[in-house]
This record gives sequence, C-alpha cells and structure tokens, in this order.
Amino acid sequence: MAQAPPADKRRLILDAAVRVFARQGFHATRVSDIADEAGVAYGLVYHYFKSKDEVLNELFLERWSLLLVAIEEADRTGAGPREKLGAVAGFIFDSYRHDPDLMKVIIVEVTRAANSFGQTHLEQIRRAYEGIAKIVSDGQESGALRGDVEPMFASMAFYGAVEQLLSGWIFGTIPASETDFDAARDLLVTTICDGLEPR
Amino acid sequence: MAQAPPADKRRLILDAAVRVFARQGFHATRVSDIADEAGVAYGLVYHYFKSKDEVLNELFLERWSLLLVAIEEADRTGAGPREKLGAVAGFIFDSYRHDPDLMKVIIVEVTRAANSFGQTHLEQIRRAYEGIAKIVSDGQESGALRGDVEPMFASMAFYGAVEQLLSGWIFGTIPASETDFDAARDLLVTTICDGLEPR
DNA sequence: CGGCCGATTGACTGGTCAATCAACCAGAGG
DNA sequence: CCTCTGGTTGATTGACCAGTCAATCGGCCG
Repeated sequence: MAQAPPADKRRLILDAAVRVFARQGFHATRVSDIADEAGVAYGLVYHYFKSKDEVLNELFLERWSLLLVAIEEADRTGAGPREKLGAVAGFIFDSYRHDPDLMKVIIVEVTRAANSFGQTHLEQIRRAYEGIAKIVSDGQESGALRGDVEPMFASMAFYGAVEQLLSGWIFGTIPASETDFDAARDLLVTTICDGLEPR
Repeated sequence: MAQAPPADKRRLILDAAVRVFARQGFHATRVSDIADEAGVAYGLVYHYFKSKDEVLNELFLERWSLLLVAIEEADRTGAGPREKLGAVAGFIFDSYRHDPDLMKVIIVEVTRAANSFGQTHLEQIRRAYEGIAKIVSDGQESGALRGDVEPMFASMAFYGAVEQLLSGWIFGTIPASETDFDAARDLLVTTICDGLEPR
C-alpha cells in the first residue's frame, strides 16, 4: 500500500524525548516517560537506541552539526566579522525560536552540563568555539578587529554571552515574550563589536 | 587539653564534598563517597545535613553570598562602570584561583544547572544579575555608558562571558595553566567596554 | 563511680529505574 | 493457508543508593 513512511517510530521517539527532556530534565526523565509520550511500548525505545543516553546524544548531534555548518557558511561569505558574528548569533537565536524545547535540552543537558554529557561532546562543542575564533582571527588580520585580544578568548566571551541570553529567555530571567530575536541579535553584535562605552 | 577546635566534622564534610563533587559531579557522587573522603561514617553526614542536596546548597550559599556582597561593594565605590565591572570579574576570577574545586562545583552543579539546583537558587542568581545591571544602569545615567542597551541585557552578556571563560579554564578548552587571571580580567573588561573593533 | 547526652557508627531497607528478553503480531512471499 | 521476518510489546530482573535507625562511644558532671 502507498502506506508511505509507516509513521517513523524512531523519529516519533526522538520528538517525544525532546518534549519530555525539556519538561522534566534528562535525569528526572524515565525511559517509560519517553515511551508514554511517544505512544509506544517501553521496549521499543531500546529497539532503536541502545540506551537512554544515546537518545540525548542523537538529539544533540543532529542539531549541533547544523550549527557547525552555519558557522562554516557564515565564515565563507566574504562579509566583515560583524556580519559573520551576526549570522552565527542569528542562527542560534533562530534555532531557539524554531524549536525552543530542543534548544533548551541541548543547552541545559549538554552544552552547560560539561560534567556529564558535555564531557562526551567536548570535541564537537570546541569545534564551534574554534569556528568563531577563526572569524575573529580573520577579522584581526583584515584590520576590522583589534589585534590585542586572543581570538579564542573573544570567541568564548561571544558564545558565552549568546548562551547566557538564551538561558535567560528559557528560564524567564529575562522576559522572552516580548523579545524580538532579530533585535537581540543586532544588539548583541553591537555590544560585542562596539562595546558598552559610547563611540 | 588545649585541643582547640575539635576538628569540626561539619566543615570536614563540606570540604570533602567539594573535592568529590568537583571530581565526579554531584549526581555521580554517592553519600558514601563524601563520608569516605571526609574519613567519617556514612551516617554522620545525615547528622549534620538533612540530605545530600543540602550539602550542595550550603556550599553554594556560602560562596554566592560573598559574590553578592562583592558586587554590592564594587557598586558603592564611586568609580566608573569600567572599574566596577573589573572588580566584579576580578572577584569571580579570584574565587576560582583561590578554590578551583569550589567554583567548579558552583558553576557546573548550580549556576549552569538551571534545571536542577539552579531552579532552587534562581532568586539568588538573579540577584547577581541585577546587581551588575545596576552598575550598567548607573553608568548609563552618568553618560559613561551608551544608553541604547538594556542594562539587564548587558548584565547577562557580561556575566555569560565571565562564566564561559571560567568554564573554558575548568574544562581545559582554554589553557588555564598559563593564564594570568588579572590580565584576563582586564582583557574582558576592555572587550566588553571598548568592543572588539578598533577605537 | 555512675548516669546522661550528644556525637558517631554502619548495616539495612525501600523504592526506583535502566536494560533485558521471550513472547506476540502483521505483512510478504510462497 | 502456512511460514518467515522483523517491528513491537511490557513484565521482569538486577543493580544501585538515599536515607533510617538502633547500637556504641566518650566526655562531663554530680
């Protein structure tokens, strides 16, 4: 029968996991919660994934690889560092706008959980820092950016600011309801490139 | 006999907990690990603390209250925002220099664990953000800082950068061995206040 | 001495889950 | 109609660990 994709159960489980992880956090989530949310039997989760960890890993890698590509692409445009950094921040903010639950999970459970999952994915995460550092480094060579700041240092500061803002929205420290993400992106780039003091 | 302080067991347990939490992470730490590290019996931990959580809470509050005081004090000096922000970043970096394990635990297990313990202490954490935001806000009124950046926005960006750098040192993403923390503090303040582009 | 009380001990319990696995079912092909 | 295959089921097992508690210790005071 044209019974096309038979409701891809694997995808179903992944999407359900995002929702449950976002709601309860990874540690507080039982595998049965994921199965229930997906409407499948407990054991099926283990048919598609070899452990609960692997579900989270899969979610992270799926999304993080897109970020790495986005950084790569931003870098390839011949634009100035200001535009490149704007593109990177824009991609991350857009990811949150598009799927807040997924970004919450990735940030809270992986990126900022350097002791547990962050450890596993340190290499991937570092790759993003390095991509940003390269943008800074190129900008310094072209003279568009000051040369007295270590690129990796600037990269960490930039990424840290991005992630902290995201966390603020996620946990309501900063009201996200009225947030215009595009404006936030521009403001952040301005802050980092121009500084807080008047020009 | 002049057997002065009877080896305060409570303190002994707290200090041991810092070491074990830093080494294994809070979740992976069993209460017996803490007791073993402290060289006391399992049950004694429960004599002084009503749960494993309370041990971490105590560690966090002890240190965080000092940070809040430091921010408060930095603000009271009549100096410019640049100096005030430098004092705040300096205090945090010094805390790390003085007791890396404790800072690692606080950041990894509380501050960046907004799902678990961060939730409990959100109010305390927010208080720090607000203290920094006040510094920015005052700076804007005096004309030392640009007025087109929401103070809370700037505060989050600043604190995010600080914490990300710390994380970088903690997890070896950035080599901490050769790091001169005072130079890092100055560089960060310069980056945030002057911006990455040449003046 | 003898009794009191808080500090200290560590075996044990209760509950929680991750992961396994043997059974079941549905469609395809013969 | 039968069989084979692989997706699907969910009860069960086994490990783990936070927190409890009854027993012991040791200093102090009358």
